[in-house]
Amino acid sequence: MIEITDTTYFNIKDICTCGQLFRFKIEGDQTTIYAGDQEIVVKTCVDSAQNNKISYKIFSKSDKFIKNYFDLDKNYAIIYSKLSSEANSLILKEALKFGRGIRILNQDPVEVIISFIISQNNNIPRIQKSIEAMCKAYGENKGSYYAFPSLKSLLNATVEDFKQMGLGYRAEYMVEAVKALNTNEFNVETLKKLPSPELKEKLLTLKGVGPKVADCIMLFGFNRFERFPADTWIRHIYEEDFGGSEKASTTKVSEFFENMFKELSGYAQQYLYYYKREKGE
DNA sequence: TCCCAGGGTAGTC
DNA sequence: GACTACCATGGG
Repeated sequence: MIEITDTTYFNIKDICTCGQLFRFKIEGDQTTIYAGDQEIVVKTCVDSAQNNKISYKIFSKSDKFIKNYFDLDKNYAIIYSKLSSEANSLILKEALKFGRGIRILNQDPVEVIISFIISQNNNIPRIQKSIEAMCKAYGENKGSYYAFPSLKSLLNATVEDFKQMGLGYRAEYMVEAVKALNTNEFNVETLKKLPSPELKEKLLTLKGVGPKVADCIMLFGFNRFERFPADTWIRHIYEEDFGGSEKASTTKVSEFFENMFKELSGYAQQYLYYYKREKGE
């Protein structure tokens, strides 16, 4: 068990709902996250004797796993203050205030790839439903939950199987992608060592992975924080808050923000995305 | 009924 | 490179 007493840059709702993660449930003061074949339980504690100070108790297979998953050794005070001092737009200032508790998780790369192939032109509740159906059908039964399916087990699924899980036209992409991911070409340890441009090029060869999904995979699965995924919400920000053109390509929108935020692009993207989607402004 | 969602593919020019 | 039709499906 790990206890988080300084919650300046740790808020479990922010972490779960900022768009990086699909397998979680928030039930009152207890949040459960499923990551790979693990279950992580986060209990929110409120100390009424100390001005309702909030702390968290986190339970999972090991403290080491928890530490790595939540990236607890990363100093968010530095990231946050750098972005704050560089914030030349009103929306970024508001977004930083709104999503202060966001942390980018260390997720399993393959789980991120599979999940974000489903995410294209889709809404989050439906994405979650499809992923849960896949886990139930092809993931190991762990008693109270199902593990995320292994790449080998997913080889058993047909286009029709995936369609039944609500993947729609993405079912065909998934069958192709799973096949490719099972080859040596996509050995994860090798991918981790690739420079970002090469990694992106490789990811783009997967069926159903375009520039936006590739950037999400790189940011959430491979710690490439210089990436700024441009989805529809980021497009809204680009057009409404930065005067960008609606005709700009996804790559162009990403590059616009990546030039602005450099090695902190991924963090900035999360604050902005979360704020825009939650506030709808 | 139309519009939208953490968009991408394939075809055309 | 840019533009376009098309792709399932549930929610507002």
